[in-house]
Order: sequence, then structure tokens, then C-alpha cells
Amino acid sequence: MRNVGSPQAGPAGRPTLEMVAAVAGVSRGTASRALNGGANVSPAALAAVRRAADELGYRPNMAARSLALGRSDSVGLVVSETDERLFADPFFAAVVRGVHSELTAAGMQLVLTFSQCDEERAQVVRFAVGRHLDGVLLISVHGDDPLPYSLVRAGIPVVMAGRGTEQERRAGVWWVEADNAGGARTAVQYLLAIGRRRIATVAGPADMTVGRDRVEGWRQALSSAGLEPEPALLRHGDFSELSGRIAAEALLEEVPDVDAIFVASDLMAIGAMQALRVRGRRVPDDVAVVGFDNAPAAARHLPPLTTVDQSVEQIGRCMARMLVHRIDGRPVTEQHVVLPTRLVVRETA
Amino acid sequence: MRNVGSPQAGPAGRPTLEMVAAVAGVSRGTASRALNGGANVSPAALAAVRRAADELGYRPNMAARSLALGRSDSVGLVVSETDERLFADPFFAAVVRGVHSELTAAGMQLVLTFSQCDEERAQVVRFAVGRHLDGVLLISVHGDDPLPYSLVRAGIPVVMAGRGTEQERRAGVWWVEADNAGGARTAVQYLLAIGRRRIATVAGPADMTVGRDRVEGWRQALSSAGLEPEPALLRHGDFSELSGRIAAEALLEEVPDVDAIFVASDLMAIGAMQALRVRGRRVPDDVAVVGFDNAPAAARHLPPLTTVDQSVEQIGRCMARMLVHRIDGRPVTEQHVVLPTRLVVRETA
DNA sequence: CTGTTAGCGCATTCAG
DNA sequence: CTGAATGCGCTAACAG
Repeated sequence: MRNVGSPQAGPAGRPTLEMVAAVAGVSRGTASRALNGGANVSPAALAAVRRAADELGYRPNMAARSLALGRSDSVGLVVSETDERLFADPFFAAVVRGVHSELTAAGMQLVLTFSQCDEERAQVVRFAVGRHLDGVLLISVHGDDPLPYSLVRAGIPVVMAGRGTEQERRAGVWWVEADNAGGARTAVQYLLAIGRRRIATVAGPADMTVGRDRVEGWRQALSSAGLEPEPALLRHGDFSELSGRIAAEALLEEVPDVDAIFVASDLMAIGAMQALRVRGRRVPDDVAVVGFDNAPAAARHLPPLTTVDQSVEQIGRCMARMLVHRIDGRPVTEQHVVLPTRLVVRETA
Repeated sequence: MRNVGSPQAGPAGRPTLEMVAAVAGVSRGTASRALNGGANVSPAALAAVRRAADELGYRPNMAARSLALGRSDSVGLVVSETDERLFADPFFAAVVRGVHSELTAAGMQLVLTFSQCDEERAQVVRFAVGRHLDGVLLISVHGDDPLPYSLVRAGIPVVMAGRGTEQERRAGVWWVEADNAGGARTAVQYLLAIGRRRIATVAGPADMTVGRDRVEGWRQALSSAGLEPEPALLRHGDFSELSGRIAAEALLEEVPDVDAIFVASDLMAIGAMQALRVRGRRVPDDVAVVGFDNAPAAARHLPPLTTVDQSVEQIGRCMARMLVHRIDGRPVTEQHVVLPTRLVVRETA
């Protein structure tokens, strides 16, 4: 009663290479050659095969090709984050856009996966090593996530967004990151240049390198200017708008005389500005604000948000390109790239 | 013996079922049975196989299984929309969440794909019929999109979000939609009940059933109340925030005495309220506003937005469930389901 | 309960 | 240039 794995699964039994060859009057071998590049095939045979394939509406069975070739032409993008945040944060949107466009150009498919719990993490590994995935792109990796390491150990090429640990580097994990510390430094230096002195920061999660690096930049800029990066001036959020608001509120409570905030993401910056407005602080007159990301919302905000631009789409594009090269065994100059950032001055600072 | 025949497969050769069987001292057949449910296998053999698989770190090759079984255990979610909008609109986030959770429960993988241009559309079909996909979920389908039809014609099970055409229904396309007309009607009736008389609407795209159905609900409610659904009261947007603002601006220009707007999405409603604020109209005192979706942003907005709730996550979950049932050949009671909506009254109306 | 056999559809040797 | 043969790793049907 149940439809078991019968050969004729589809309603009409899909055309196979064998049929195409038969119609074209050649052997399976030449048909195959004709369909893939057509090297070593006579023009006549090539035309015949192409016509036959077209007539029959032939589509190669990827599973079979996968089995024969040992590759699936698809790569996974795994997001170690709740899907809620994935969609809320424009950062991901841009990365996905970059990845997708680069992958499409290379004729590969994007398989999106979330891995929030350990169960899902295990499933990702299972799926990837089952040869369903030729490689994996990792996004939003937190410090203690074993995924990069276990994937590489299983022989899967991995490129992640953001710097990894030394262990991961040695294991062969590749990555691309923005110059987070540099960007943060530039932002804070700018704040100093326009005369601010009590410069706080709302940072990202402490268990992510992006989070820590931007704090480091803030710290450096302050120290270089002979200022003390007091602990009270440092707050952590999780990159969400709400967390930015909460952090800023706490900050204003404890450090009322703050005159500038460097916020580690535009979304959090927008949240922080809500807190400022509620407290009656004018931006930038009383408190200057600089964000990070140059998200679309930053430009749209009223007033337009000064921010550190990291070309996120580039990051995605770069990750995808590196992975594809690695899969194809093509030479790769750098296995760990750092993309530049630049300050975009608008009205909030 | 060119291949590395050692049981301990290094980075090159992954352990195969054959090796597991060898180590366990049984045949490939029993090893296979043991690993899939273990029916008709002696306890001793079962244990031996399991231990061997565990020791070798065996992972079944999905391509091979796919080829043998005729299914890939993965389904595609194709979004006929720019990735920009995909991520901007919380609607998609919720659908993806629902789909993903249901799929994970069924042990299937989600393959995300965009199909913005014809080239990508063709690629989706190619990919799906290549047996890489057991079925396809369609989101944000516009009126003239040939994708659902061509997929079904190619023998791929398809479930889409939103009602399809009569042709698609006959072809065997399934779908799940919210009660859009009903929800719109309820919203407008509520507006009438609180005394509004010049009730405009900012609708969705005219080439989408969701867009048209919500207009229809608005129309019905007005007519039933003996009011005329004047063309000047109807504006179209594309569900984006910006389009909502533009539509509302044009509306206020032409119909200055409007006292309520039913907006076909929360995002557009938020845009519309920006326009109202700029024009100095108070909400809800001068103009009442009702949105659609009950997006997170609706509740967060100041003032909180009255809206029509459609449990979007449910839609995704339902779509996925229907597709999985169909793939498994399990009985399905309904091929076209309509999910209820309900009005959530907050402060804007 | 088990080992054996026969494909699944394709790319790729090897002879001609 | 081409056809025939081989194998990718797995499942299912068929005998024991």
C-alpha cells in the first residue's frame, strides 16, 4: 500500500541518461560526455544527444552524480543563533545575500540550517559528512561552539564569519572577519576628536570575538588618549535592539555624565537612542552615538546614525568564494582574511 | 586494492556500510537492517553492528541512500522575492521558523532558495527534479509566477503560502492561507463600530491573492455598512515600510478627511503612521490605524498597533506538515487550508 | 533471522 | 572519437 522505493517514483518515470542515449542513438558514455562539456565528442553526436535530452526533458539525477563524483555541489550555511535573531538583524541578511550570489555564480546550492541546540548541531555534522554538503559556512559562532572543530575533523571544509580560536586555526578552519578593533578605534578616536571625554561603549556578547574585538578597539583609543576605560563605561548586549536599550538605560543610571556612546551594532545603537530619548538626552548635543555595521536602518533613522561601515555583503561573498576555491582544490592565497572598515559620519556624532 | 582498505578510514576514505559489516562480522544486508530500525535482526547481530558503526564513526552516505530510495529527505523553501525583503519582513521569519521546526521534527532538511529572476527559477526546477528535493514550499508567489505549475508538472509535490489559481489547484498544487478577507472585514467592521466613516486602505500588491483578498474584505465591510469603497480610498503598496509611508502620503493628499486606515501589513502600517505624524495627524484621535500580521514590531510600536493576527508560524508549520505527509504518502484530509485570523485591539484604533 | 543478488543513475576508466 | 564495462554506497527483494 505504501509507495516504497520503486524505480518509477515519479508519475511518469523521469528520463534517465540511458534513455537519452537510446533516443540519440549513442551509448551512455558518449551521452554523458556530450552533456558535460562535450569534449571528445563528434559534432553530430553532440547535437543528437542535446536534442534528445531536450526532447525528453532530461534532468541529471543529482544523487547519482553525487555518488559517482563524490560531491554534491551544495554547501551549508549554518547559523548558530535563533532564527528570530537571524531575521531581525540585517547583518545576516547581507551575509546571506553575498553568499547566495557568489554560490549561484559557481553553480552551487545553498542549504540553510540552524543549530541552536546540541541536537541540531549533531544533525548538521551528520548531514554534512553524509556527503550531502561539500563544505560549510558558519555564522555567528559563539566561543564555546564545538561545531567548527568537529566539522573540520570530519573532513568538511569550513569557512566561518569572525575569527576563530587558535585551536580552530590549527585544525584548518578558515575565516573572514572585519577589522573590528580597527573600526572601533576609529570610531572612538573620532568621538575624541569632536571633544567627547566620557565615552562609554555598549558591546556585543563577551563570548564572541566580534564582541571582544570591538571592546578592545574602544579600550585602545581611550588609553592612547590618556583616558581610563573604566568598567562602569562598559556594558554588554546581545546585538538586539532591546538589549541596546537596556544597556544604555543602565549606563545612564550609573554614569549620568556620559557624553558619547560607541555601540557595537546599529540595531543596539537604535535601542540605545530610544533610552536616551526617554531620559531626555539630546543626540548628539548631549550624547553622541556611533554604531557599527552601517545597516540600512542606520541611514533611515532620525537623526541618521553615524556608524562604522563593514561591507557585510563582502564578507558573505568572500566566505563563499574561499569555500568554493577550497572545494575545487584551487589555490587560495589567504585562509584568514580581514576586511577593512570605515567610518561613516552622519548626524549623531 | 587501490583504495585505502584499512578499517580506520583517515581523512580520505570514510567508513562505508561494507566496513561496518566486516567489523561486525555480518553481511552488508544485516548491517543495513540493523542500522535502520533493526527489524528482523538478532539482538546479538544488532549489538555488534551498532558497536562497529560507533567505533568506526560510520555515517551513511546520503547520496547513495538517496539513489537507492529515490528520496533525499530534504525539501526546498523557495522565496520568490528579493532576499532584501525576505529578511526585512517579519512575516518570512515566522514562516521559516514554523517550517524549520516542523521539518526538523520529521528528520528532513530545509534547503533555502531564492528565485528572483527567470534564470534562478529555472535552476530551482532543475535542482528539484534532479531528485535533490522531495518537495517544495513556495512563499510570496506573485500572480504570474509559473513556478508552482512547472514544479507540479515535473512531479514535485508543492505546497505554497497563499491561495493559488484555479489552474494550479487542478494541477495539484496545495496551499495554506490565512482568512485574509475575513480578517480584513473584521478590522474594518471594528473601525466602523468605533464610529469611523472615511475608512481608507493601504493594500498589498495587486498581483498577489493576499493583496486582493484583504482589499475584498475592506470592500465588503464598507458595502455592508452602506458605504462606498471609493477608488480614491484604495492605495497599493508592496508590503514594505517605505511603500506604506508613500501610500499614506498620497492618500492624505487626495483624501484629507480620512479618519481611519486599514493597512494590509504591520510594516506598511508603521510606514503609514510615519506619514501621519509628519502631517500632524494624531493616532488614533484624528486617524485610526489597523495593521495586519501581528508582527513583533506592532506590539513594540508607540503607540502599540491594533492589528489582525494571523499566526504566521502556524502557516509555516502547517505547510511543512502537509508537504511531509504528502511525500510520505500519508493521508491528508485537506489540500487547501484556511487558517483563522483574529483582531488584536491595542491603542491605534 | 541471514547472506546473496540486483539495481538506483551517473562518470569514467579501458579497449577498440 | 566511441561503446562496453566498472564502481560509487546503499536498500530491498530473494532465497536459504
